[in-house]
Amino acid sequence: MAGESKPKTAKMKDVADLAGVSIKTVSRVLNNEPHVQDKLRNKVKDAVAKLEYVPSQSARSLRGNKSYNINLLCHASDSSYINAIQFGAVIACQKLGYQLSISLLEDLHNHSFDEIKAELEQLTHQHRPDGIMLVAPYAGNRMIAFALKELGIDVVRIGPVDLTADGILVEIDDYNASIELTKHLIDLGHKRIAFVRGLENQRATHVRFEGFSMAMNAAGLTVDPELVVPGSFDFSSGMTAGQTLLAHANPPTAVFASNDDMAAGLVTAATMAGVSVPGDLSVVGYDDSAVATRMRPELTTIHQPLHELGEVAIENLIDSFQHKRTGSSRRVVLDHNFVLRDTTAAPKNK
Amino acid sequence: MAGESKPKTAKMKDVADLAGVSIKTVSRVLNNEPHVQDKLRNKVKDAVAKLEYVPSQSARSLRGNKSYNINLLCHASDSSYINAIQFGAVIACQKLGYQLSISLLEDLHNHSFDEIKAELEQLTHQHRPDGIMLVAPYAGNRMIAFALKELGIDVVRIGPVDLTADGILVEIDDYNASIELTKHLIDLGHKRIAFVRGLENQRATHVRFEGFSMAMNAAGLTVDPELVVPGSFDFSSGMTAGQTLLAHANPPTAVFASNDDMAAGLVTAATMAGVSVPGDLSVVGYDDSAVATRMRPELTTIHQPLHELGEVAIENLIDSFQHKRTGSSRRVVLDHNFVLRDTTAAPKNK
DNA sequence: GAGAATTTTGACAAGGTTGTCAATATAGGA
DNA sequence: TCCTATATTGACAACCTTGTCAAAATTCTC
Repeated sequence: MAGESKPKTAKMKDVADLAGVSIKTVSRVLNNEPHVQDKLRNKVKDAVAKLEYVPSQSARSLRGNKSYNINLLCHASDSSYINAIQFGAVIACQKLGYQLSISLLEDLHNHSFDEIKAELEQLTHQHRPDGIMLVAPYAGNRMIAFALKELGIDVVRIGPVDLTADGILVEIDDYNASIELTKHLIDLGHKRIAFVRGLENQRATHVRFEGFSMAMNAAGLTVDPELVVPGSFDFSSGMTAGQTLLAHANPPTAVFASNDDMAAGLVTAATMAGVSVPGDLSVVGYDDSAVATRMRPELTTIHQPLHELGEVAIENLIDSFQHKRTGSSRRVVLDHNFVLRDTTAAPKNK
Repeated sequence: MAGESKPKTAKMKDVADLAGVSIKTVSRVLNNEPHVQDKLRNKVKDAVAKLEYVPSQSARSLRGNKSYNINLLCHASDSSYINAIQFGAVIACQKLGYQLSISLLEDLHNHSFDEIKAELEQLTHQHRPDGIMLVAPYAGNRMIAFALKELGIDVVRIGPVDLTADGILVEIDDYNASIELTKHLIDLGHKRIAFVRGLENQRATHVRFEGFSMAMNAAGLTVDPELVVPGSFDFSSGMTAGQTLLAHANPPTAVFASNDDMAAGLVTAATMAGVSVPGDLSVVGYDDSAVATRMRPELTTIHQPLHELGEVAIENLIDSFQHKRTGSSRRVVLDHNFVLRDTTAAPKNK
């Protein structure tokens, strides 16, 4: 009960001796392998419990050429979107006996393929993760995915990636979610609807705009190119977009911002300019991240099951390489939800 | 350039053969050990470069009984405070050849010491990190720190911890920062100043309140117990606190919220109640986290160098066990800044 | 220039696990 | 009952690095 002076950890040999079997049998029991009598199996389990034995990860790694480690490749940014996904990923890893580690990747803009590959090789050779998880803004980067494939590392990507992409993909149906969101605005009676794009190197930007356009067209509305403004998925670009749109000679009555952070910036810009939301301007976001319920009015948006995306991603990744299906392709699509809150209303002068 | 069918990784033996030396010499060069001629040293380095050799982490771990892994113990929450610290920690780890992994700890409320220790033993035995980093809300938990100490694991804690605590501590001077912040309100002319506490099991709550009280007393002002309200460091508890305070028969003219999230909730509650900030009510927060500049008006607060806290924490932790100073105690205090923004002004009816 | 002191180098073992393969025990078939 | 087929078990090597210690090479001292 007092200080244990020798926190000497038991090893497999000790368990074997206590159970009166060979270490190989202990190994078999621990890895749930067949060919062990129930009687011995129980003896071993008792010994394991008694000695509080935990296998040495490094020895297993060395012998089995596995690291029991999944690496999450992140960009340096404070994003509650990624935070939530990370959370789900950690849960799944812990459940499956893996460990989630975080690595930061420099900005890879205008880097050549070879440079990117070298960078990734450096990063992965260091700790040799069994798999890598890619989220925005890297999930949609073809060069990264390709480089990792060449390096023989299993990858799971979260979010909308090229339709032709292979590997493991976990996402929601961005296209239809965007249509839903746009329809909501149209159903309220809006006709001049603006769109704030995200980073152009992310497929999310394009898919969401595509859904938006299709919904507009289907309703017989045209997309005014002047009401399509750039953004970079962050708060301040949303503010800028808002200022641009409100300064327009014939401003929109509603805006589709392609994520919540930009929607928040937009609402802030509107409010500061004396434009009331949703009275004078309706705004929708995308993600349902933390900011959506912290701003006022609260944001109408698409809810992405972020924790679940993270969990499912890890589960599929691990399942894939545990069954030696390395290189296999699968695409998992999770459900989204339209969340009606307070930033949308019918336009005034209809 | 095409697909490398054999991504066969070189091992130390290969380097040794190419350089014409023994593997031990290669080992020495790689670990910057003395007793190698410059000539051989260069030969080895060339061979390493040519073969793109990277040592096997698992073999090193097994032999050296190190994991080159630091574990960050987190609570399940979406906190940009922790996010920023994590960021700094990853940077430092990457720089020093370590890996930062994330683990989630269940809520440990009303768990006995033995239960906590068992839980931590389970967690750490799995992957045997070389060190553990503790942040809020666990940094100040005495039982966790003590259990880890008994388990023989090096720990670094971020944030205000007991004055008598040993181990490695990295923090800012919360006491004096709180005094500064309070003085600012007092200097503006405020007399009825409220205080929103954080979680009671965190030392930050107590230190900040202590600073607040001292500053009030020093200025000859009394702290009205009715204006000291509870909180839990999150947005919604800030809103609740705001509602409570505004409903008071004799409401305060200023509020010290013990972190930014609560300050944001408070400002939101005030705005919704038609109380203008800073016109009718001044508000200060603490941390200078992302929300501080995304809310309107922007928040007057104390800036904590979060990235730096994370970096310095990791550096000290690694330095400590690399020099076999396991168990050594040190306390690093980083600079903070008072950040004047738009949520504070002189009271109206002075 | 010979012997001692020091520096440089390498052979070998050890670290804890799992894969391979052979040995043993059990079950099945004639 | 004996032989074959199958299930169970264990001995040993291998994974790749680093610590130990001894051997070899170099430098120093008188």
